[in-house]
Amino acid sequence: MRHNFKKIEPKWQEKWEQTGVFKAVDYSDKPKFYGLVEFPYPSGAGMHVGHIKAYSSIEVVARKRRMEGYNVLFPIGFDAYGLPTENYAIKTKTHPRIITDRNIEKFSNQLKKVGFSFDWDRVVDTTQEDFYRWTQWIFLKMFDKGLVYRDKAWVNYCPSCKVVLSNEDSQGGKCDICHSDVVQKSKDVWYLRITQYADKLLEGLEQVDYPENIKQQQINWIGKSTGAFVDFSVKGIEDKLEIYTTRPDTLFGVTFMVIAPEHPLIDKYRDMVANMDEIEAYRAECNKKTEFERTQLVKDKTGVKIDGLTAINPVNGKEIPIFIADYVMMGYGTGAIMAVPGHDQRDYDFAKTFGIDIIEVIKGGNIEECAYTGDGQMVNSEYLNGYDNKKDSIARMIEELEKLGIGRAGVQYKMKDWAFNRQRYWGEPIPIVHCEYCGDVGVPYEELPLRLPDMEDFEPGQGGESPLARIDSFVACKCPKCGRDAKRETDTMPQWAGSSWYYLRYIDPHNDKCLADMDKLEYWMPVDWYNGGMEHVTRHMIYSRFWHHFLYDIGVVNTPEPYAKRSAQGLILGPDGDKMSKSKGNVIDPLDIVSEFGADTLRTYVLFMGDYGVATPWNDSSMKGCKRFLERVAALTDMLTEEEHSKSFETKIHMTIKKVSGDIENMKFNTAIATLMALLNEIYNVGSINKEDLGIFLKLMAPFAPHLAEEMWEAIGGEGMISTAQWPSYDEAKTVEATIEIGVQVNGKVKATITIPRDCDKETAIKLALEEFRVQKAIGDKTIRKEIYVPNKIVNIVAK
RNA sequence: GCAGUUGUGGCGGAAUUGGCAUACGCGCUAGACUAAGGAUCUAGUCCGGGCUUACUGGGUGCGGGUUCAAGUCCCGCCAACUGCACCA
Repeated sequence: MRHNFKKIEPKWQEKWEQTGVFKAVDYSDKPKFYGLVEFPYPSGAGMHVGHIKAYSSIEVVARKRRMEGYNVLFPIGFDAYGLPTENYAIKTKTHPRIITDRNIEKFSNQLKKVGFSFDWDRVVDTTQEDFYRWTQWIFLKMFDKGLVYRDKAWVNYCPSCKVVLSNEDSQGGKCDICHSDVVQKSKDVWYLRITQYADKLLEGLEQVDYPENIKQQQINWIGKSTGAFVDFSVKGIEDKLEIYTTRPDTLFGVTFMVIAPEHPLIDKYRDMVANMDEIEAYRAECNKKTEFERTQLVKDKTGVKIDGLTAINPVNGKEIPIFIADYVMMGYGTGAIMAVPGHDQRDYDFAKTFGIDIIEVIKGGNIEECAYTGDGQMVNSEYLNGYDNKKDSIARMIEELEKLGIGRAGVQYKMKDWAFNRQRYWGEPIPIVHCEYCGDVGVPYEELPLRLPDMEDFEPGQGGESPLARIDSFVACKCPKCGRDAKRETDTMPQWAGSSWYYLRYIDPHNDKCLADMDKLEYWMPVDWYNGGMEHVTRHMIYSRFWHHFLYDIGVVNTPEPYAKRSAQGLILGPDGDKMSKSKGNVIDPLDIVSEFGADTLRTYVLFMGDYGVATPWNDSSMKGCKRFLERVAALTDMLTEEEHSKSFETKIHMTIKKVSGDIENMKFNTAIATLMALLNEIYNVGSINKEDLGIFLKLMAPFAPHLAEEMWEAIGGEGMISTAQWPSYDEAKTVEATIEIGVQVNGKVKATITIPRDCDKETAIKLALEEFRVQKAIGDKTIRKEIYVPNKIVNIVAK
């Protein structure tokens, strides 16, 4: 047979669709497997090779599971709300609904051409009413439970996209979508209290099977620290200046305080401040700096001493100056710090610049030169003297602070509450009504979905308000509580909303009573294996874990954690080794590969190209090598024999089954394919193969190259489709040859190889080793001191 | 700076977890078949020396160590990648 992919690929794709072999069955008696991939954003550019790689892993596992007798749920959908579509819609003056539908159709066709075994009956689209109805429902539930609040706040604002961004979406001070500089702007912001779930999100990590680096990233993102809040009094005023510190043990070393430039204390007592002009000038300078510049100036500490306000160190009564400096952020802790220059490098740099006292309170370093951040015994600290610093002093100090009523133990998180509203058209309307008398009132559940109104002109408003604000008929409404005239909220939800729970909807995609039926959830959840990109580890995954924990708490899902296991693929780089990008012109279009070399070639290559988790450059020649492999496989139908296989070939078959099966489970797809290639080479060496063995080979290959496997399976008269055939099993005893080759070392250097019966005794092995000419030569007239034999591994002769 | 990961042929990468380093693929070299080869097949390919099929030296980023035996374990460097970052 020739590898006629142009004929066989459409043929089998059609058969799979007609027979519905990939449809998941609710409540089947078989064991279940829920494999999930991150659903795509249906951009106009169509699919990227990165999508192929991201989906191929679970695709292979799902196909293997079906052959192993599992009832498999392997769904796909579209995360279709979002800015790129909206911006494109504005640019082309086409409604985003039209663009979205067009893109989804394009994506669906492309996905089908690659032969992914998705269950197409369960497709979800986050922009459809019957989906976003439940996104709004979850929001309202959170609102009811007090997890939603509105606040005026300085927010990250992208002047180009004209939207408020979450911290996650503005990392490094750049807009995640258009990469322009983010500015701070005062806005009405809807927040979700994700911080209330910080501890649950941390604890949940102990129950799931995520790679260590992913867990670590999430832990860092949540950024929990334990320490203490301490009140410093300020001379002449009532208000206390509250600080947060992780090092209450160093309180006696505090020689000054620093507060954030925008700290409210300054304005409240501006009459007492002698150098307000200087402070205002410094503030103006800070505002000009971009986030990037602020992080660049790590060494040269800048700041201004506040003339007229003096703080008092609560543990020893010493008067200490207060500064403002931009290295203290309003957004973390209390926006004020106690500075311990002896034991914190930033404080040290600052103290040196401004000539402030530096006191040693922990022995072990030389504070003449730099801050000592290590551990040691406490000194100059009255009742703490002699204690070990962290271990004992922290507890002792907190005890003291609590006794005096000037401090308390506390925790802080780097993670902030989730800014949840966008002033954009293409998103889920936030189902809230503003009533003059009742305040913010949730839209009644029975009125959901709150439909996104149709609109001709969906450009963002100039003042940064939502386009929906221009539709009077949408804004005007009655208060659901008191019935008086009220106004609707006009902001929409961020793109992360729909993706925070989409995996639940696959389980029951058409349910109009609830987001998913509990019995079905009980059957399918949790997701057994979720694959996606590293870039979603700290945002999408944390958001969706948060939502899931919430849904668990209100009793609508049956597991606290949504994803039992997570893995991540590495990028496919351009042939030049750089990240693929249109501007560099190094983008590979997967559909070009499908039409020129076939989907099976593409699928096999993206998994063969390297370690699945590591970024690997695309290589055309290497890809053609996979094509050659499939052609050589196709030719096997011309090498059929009636003869029984040899003993040694039988070993190779069993070895291959074991290796391929294990490698797929461990995501070592490259070596799984390499093993199949090696077995193919062996078949060519033998020159023929019988039907039964070829069947095994095809089954092992089927998850990678399913079209060719089906075609050949049919050609050799295999029963049914290979997609539903039984995965081959192996006999452990038959995976090893009766005789094996092992190396013989003399003083640790390999000198020869010998063939020994498997599991033979030491005596025999040593005897055979010593018969070798090269071994004898290497020993020469030296005396043998030791003979080491590790069964089936190695012989080492130690001679002196 | 902190956290995590990784350094192996000309290239992508293997190595059953301490036991024959370089599997598999690409590329390259030679040959075969061809009108032709950017197709296919055969052989070779870690580097060096050598009487080029029973020979020999070196070799997994660098320097030490443990061990009969180290790509793998330990200590100290160097480099790269990813994420976070004046986080108090």
